[in-house]
Amino acid sequence: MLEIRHLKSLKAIAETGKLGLAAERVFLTQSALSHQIRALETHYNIVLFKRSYAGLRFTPAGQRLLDLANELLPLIEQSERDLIRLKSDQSGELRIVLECHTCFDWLTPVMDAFRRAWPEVEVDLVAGFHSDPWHLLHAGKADVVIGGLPEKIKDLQHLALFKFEIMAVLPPDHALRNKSRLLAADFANETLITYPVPEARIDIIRQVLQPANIHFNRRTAELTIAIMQLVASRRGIAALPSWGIQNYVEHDYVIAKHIGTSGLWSELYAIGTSEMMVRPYAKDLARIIRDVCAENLKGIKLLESKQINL
Amino acid sequence: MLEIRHLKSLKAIAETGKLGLAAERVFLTQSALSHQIRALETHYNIVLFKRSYAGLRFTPAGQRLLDLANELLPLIEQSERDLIRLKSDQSGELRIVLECHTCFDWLTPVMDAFRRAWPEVEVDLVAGFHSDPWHLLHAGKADVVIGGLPEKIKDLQHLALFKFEIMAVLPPDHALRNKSRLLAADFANETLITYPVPEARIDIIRQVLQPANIHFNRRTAELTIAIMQLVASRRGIAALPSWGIQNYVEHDYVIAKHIGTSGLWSELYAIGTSEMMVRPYAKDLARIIRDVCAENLKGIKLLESKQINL
DNA sequence: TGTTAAATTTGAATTAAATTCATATATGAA
DNA sequence: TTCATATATGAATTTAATTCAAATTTAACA
Repeated sequence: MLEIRHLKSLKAIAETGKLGLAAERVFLTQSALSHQIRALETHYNIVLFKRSYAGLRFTPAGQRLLDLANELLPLIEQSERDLIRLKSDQSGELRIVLECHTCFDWLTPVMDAFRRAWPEVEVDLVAGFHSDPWHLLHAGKADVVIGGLPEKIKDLQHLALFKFEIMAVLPPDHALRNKSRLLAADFANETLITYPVPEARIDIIRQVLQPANIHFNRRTAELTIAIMQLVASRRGIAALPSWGIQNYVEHDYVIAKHIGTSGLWSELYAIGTSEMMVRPYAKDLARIIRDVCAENLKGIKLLESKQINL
Repeated sequence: MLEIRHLKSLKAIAETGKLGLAAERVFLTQSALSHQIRALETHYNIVLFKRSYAGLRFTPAGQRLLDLANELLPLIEQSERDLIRLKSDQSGELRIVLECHTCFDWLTPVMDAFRRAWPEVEVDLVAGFHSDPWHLLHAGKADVVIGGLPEKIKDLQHLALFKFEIMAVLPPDHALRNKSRLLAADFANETLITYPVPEARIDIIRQVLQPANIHFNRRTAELTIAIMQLVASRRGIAALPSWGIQNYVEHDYVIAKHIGTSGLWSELYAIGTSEMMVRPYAKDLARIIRDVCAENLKGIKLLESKQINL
């Protein structure tokens, strides 16, 4: 009766707190997940969640099954990796380049998990700034780029990771503080504080401001914390991933606003040459990134990818 | 893709060595199991078993998944018990009586497993010989009888355990050594060596010899080893569970024969008052017996019981 | 070297289970 | 009260698992 799929659902519910979001994460409808959980509750004749407007809260019984999920799922994944190893030698190397600045936030736990899963693979982070990271793949200087899809993906393959919302960050007393969302025009003549990368690589500029032909000033800073300080001291506004600014918003250091009518979302992929991306450990890097980020980053949405078959 | 049901199937295959027997054990057809395993192999693109006339042998990949099963299934069962505990206090006592002599062979590992699973339940074995063990239930002297179903099961409930074959045991040079199976007439004027219990409680007498009106002599011994010694030294023949005589047969100390045209099978149940048998820990005793015996006793067949819902 | 018995495999038909769709219901905030 | 945001429900549908009825495969044995 209890199946692994139930455990995965419980984990998704724990991560998102909401049935609807959890359903997205396991690629089911909200209704399907509701039926699934209900079936479990009926089978064991016990309530697993306290339902409320604000979402689901685990009861002790629900928590017990969640604990089981957290215990079992990693063991299962490790077994699946071992099956791959039994098929053939899986040693190799994996040089990762990050296209996105903020990705450094979660890369450390990802690399830790990866090293534990694939001790025989030599994994490295390619250091330094690169204006065209995808080019490093063809040049043989890197194996995987974590970032958006490049224009021309000749000879490259990608695995979908997740998407996240980029939100505008303002000082708490900014004139726009009462709007629920900022439109392109709201940025006119503002100072936009960004990482020091080309305009083409900054989503809000490429997708919002440039199409609307908005004039704005620009100022750069290397570190997220520096950008936040500049915003808080009213030197300008920024646009950053929702999960990177959470702490600052919670402490009323800055406020965050959606951008555009439906929000500005950015998608992340693991990109590499075809030869690299068929390797089980490269596919597993994508799976690990998805898992680690799903667990740690609030508000992200996993991109559909059928499933990553090692 | 991989589900707990697959792990249970793998465990059953490991225990029985044959797809057909494993299928019985998980209450599926042999075909269904074949499809199930094939689906796993296709999914992971790896061979899990070496098939042969003699049954299935695990490949390293199959073994890896079997290891996973052996790691996960106990954790799952423990979680299910914990769910019960969360519903209500489950302390109590459980006094077990054995109707069958040979059951002592496997009772120790069962009681160990039970104590681990239900530390708050006081479990005891009711000592001494009882000509009518079921009577102890109504008399309040015992909580569960492990044995066959009594004639009148007034106010009693039972949970099915398993059935096993009772085989005739002969000295290796016995005149009947070349028959593949013994019929009732073959016992005429032989000496039957049994445990010291009433004739009505001895299956071969009640079900085979008495109906055929065969005359035989009888001699008793307390211990299985004593019975085997008597058989080996040509003092008579015995009828014992197939799993209890394995060692002796393997060492050519005695030989074993099927009894009757389709074998003589005996069924075992856990029997108790209705109030007792609804308790989760009583139901779980039955589950534990089934599990432990399935794992350790060759040639038994689990009785259908839908499933034991704690 | 057939023959047979005891296995597993296969593919189509069937059955059962999971999922979706469309809608209802519940909850707390405004 | 109404609205926005959740979860629940039941019927229809889709998908997956299982059975049924052969077809193979394999090794032992005559």
